[in-house]
Amino acid sequence: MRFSSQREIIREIVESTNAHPTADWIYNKAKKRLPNLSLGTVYRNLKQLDEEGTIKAITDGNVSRYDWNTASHDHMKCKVCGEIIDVHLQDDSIRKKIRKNYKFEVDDVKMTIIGTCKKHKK
Amino acid sequence: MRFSSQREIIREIVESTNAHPTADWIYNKAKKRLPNLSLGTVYRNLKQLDEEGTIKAITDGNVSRYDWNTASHDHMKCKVCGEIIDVHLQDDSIRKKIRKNYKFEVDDVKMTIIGTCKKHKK
DNA sequence: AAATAAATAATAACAATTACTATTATTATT
DNA sequence: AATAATAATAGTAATTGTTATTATTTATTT
Repeated sequence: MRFSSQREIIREIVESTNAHPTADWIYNKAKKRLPNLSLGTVYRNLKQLDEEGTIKAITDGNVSRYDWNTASHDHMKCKVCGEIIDVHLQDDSIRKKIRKNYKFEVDDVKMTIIGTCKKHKK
Repeated sequence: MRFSSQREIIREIVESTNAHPTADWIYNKAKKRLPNLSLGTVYRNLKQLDEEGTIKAITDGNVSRYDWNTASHDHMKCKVCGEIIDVHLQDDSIRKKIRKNYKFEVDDVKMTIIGTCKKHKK
């Protein structure tokens, strides 16, 4: 994969936020620096960055979001404001349980907690 | 919500399978019994059934699937064949951990294991 | 500096889902 | 049982998120 300034800027934007942005959000942010950037370019580069392991694509309901944090972690999503908060909840008891009870080879454990964040629970 | 035969048939179809079908799959199945059923009707009724708690909408990548099993459980998804297998992995240690460490009110814990099912791991 | 091929912008195509609207069917009322 | 009220439907159009296409541009190799 060869250098492209578009990809660099897209990566910088993903790495600049904890907000787990969507492709569209990243596109609008990047467009300020690259006025004739194309949304397709954003999608293509996000996919490439995900495939090479630089960022991680996550899925929120039915839209894709992108996370600079590629280390194993989980998410808590507030149903009021939509915010996605990073947490670490998994331990290896889950993988152990699967290994013990099922013939299933685990690649990844995705866990999302749905609820109300501290700003919105009364 | 008043009676509709379309909704009855849609519910029956969801309840007839463990395959976590998509709206489109349900639509094609239901169409054999209701030849001029509309896909919008399927979506509307699936949403209603989900809202009243009769079935549960789950999200698989970027498409919605529907599950008759509304009891708390998790899913293992095979990346080879796409099959989604019901499992029970959660215990209340996760909710306990959140209660202890974060000011976040939990409604639901969604967990999906990505990997290879027994039919496809060599 | 020229050649090669990967990446781009612009646009079209696509898939999943939701919205709109005139008509039909269910339930409540007479 | 007939009528009225209105929820649900079929058919269709619109919307949203994403991927594909293609002529042009740009990074890298020769």
